[in-house]
Amino acid sequence: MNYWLIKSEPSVYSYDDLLRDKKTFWDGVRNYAARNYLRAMKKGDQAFYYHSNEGMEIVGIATVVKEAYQDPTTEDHNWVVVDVKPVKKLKRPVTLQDIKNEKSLSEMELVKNSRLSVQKVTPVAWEKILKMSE
DNA sequence: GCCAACGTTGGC
DNA sequence: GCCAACGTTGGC
Repeated sequence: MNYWLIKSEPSVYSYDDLLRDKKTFWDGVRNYAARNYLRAMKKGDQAFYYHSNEGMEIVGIATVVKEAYQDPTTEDHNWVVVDVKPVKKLKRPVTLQDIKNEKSLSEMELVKNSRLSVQKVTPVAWEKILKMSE
């Protein structure tokens, strides 16, 4: 199983929106690196749900329920989406600042390449952030 | 709202 | 195939 981090601006689609909808397809990825990650996602993989711009924090966990398929919002075959559903909201959101303050997480793509909208998270970082959310 | 960082595009 | 110009993202 792999771990990921997916970003969304809460004003566009927040974690609460996902909780309300129960499931969504993750669209809007128009970056090749992020696209490749989407394609690598397997059913059952888990992903941190990160709010960019507003909040700037990981607020919840989502899981992949359907692997990459053609993005229904475009004819362009370069782009794919995955279906995700919520797992649970974190007890305490983990902010970007928290992550930056944590030395062992300084290698995260979230810190190093803040613009990438889909990122891979190592199992070690995953556990660490879970702990920080308690 | 600004601007740094990054990715993409297109002229050569 | 290089690289300058441009557009977009996202932290501050």
